[in-house]
Amino acid sequence: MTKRSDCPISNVLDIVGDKWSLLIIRDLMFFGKHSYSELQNSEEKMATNILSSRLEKLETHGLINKQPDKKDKRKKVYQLTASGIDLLPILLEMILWSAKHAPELTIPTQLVERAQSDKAGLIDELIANINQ
Amino acid sequence: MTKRSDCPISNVLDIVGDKWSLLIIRDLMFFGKHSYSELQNSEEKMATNILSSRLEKLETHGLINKQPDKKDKRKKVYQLTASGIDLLPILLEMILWSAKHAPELTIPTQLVERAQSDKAGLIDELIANINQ
DNA sequence: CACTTAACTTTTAAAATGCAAGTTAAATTA
DNA sequence: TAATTTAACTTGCATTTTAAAAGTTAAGTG
Repeated sequence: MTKRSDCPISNVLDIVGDKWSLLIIRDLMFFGKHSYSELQNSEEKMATNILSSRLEKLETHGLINKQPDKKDKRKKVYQLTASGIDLLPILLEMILWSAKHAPELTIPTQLVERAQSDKAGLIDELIANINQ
Repeated sequence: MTKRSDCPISNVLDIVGDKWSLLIIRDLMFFGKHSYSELQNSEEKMATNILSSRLEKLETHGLINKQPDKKDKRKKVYQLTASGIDLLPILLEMILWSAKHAPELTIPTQLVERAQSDKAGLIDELIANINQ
């Protein structure tokens, strides 16, 4: 999507403002997924052409990078960059919103409590475990 | 959009995961807009049918409410509900992400500094000024 | 060597979006 | 008070995006 305005919110939405991009970021961030097939197998089952185009867009915007897998030459390794990792607070706030306003969802209590009592510490801890 | 999974992030994206919904929320939250025509005149210029369908969806999900304007019977007043207001931390984190990663944008320095040094205080203050 | 896996691309139909114009009720202006 | 303007939409249609399914190519496995 081409830039619509100079608004910082609009700017983020131009990059990840769709139904899928942040789910890819989520999988890379929280679930240790790093390959195309792992991403494709997430619960929401995105179509492979959408996955492909979103990965390309995320890479173009510098949120992820793609490298050949050293062990299996068929594979590519997708990783969050520093700016991709910096989306974590946005995702955390989404989790907190759902924890408060979608009580029918079962969200790990420990995560929510930690996010409420020590957000900065939680973020540091999560970041330390990404891309390993 | 129908529910894709029990993931709290996916849940938020099912409701506001598009290019426009959070801009409507932004305008109601930060710019004191309350009517259809005010929303339509924002910098990003969304089409009126999209605005209409998004307002309907946001109302359906309880993020905004719509009331007749008491002074001008042609008008409707759109307001954030409590759960709509609770999207503020997500928007703030988007602003902070752009402040860090889109330096070509001019984002009010005071807002960014306040968000970094006293996020909770800033949020309280902003909330106090919504829907007035 | 046959089969499977990984990462895509292609095709086609369905859905969403964007643009322009039209509608209705209420307010304003001449 | 008649004509015009404003507000909040809706409608129609062309374009774009998405979804679903099938196909492709290179590489790994039994």
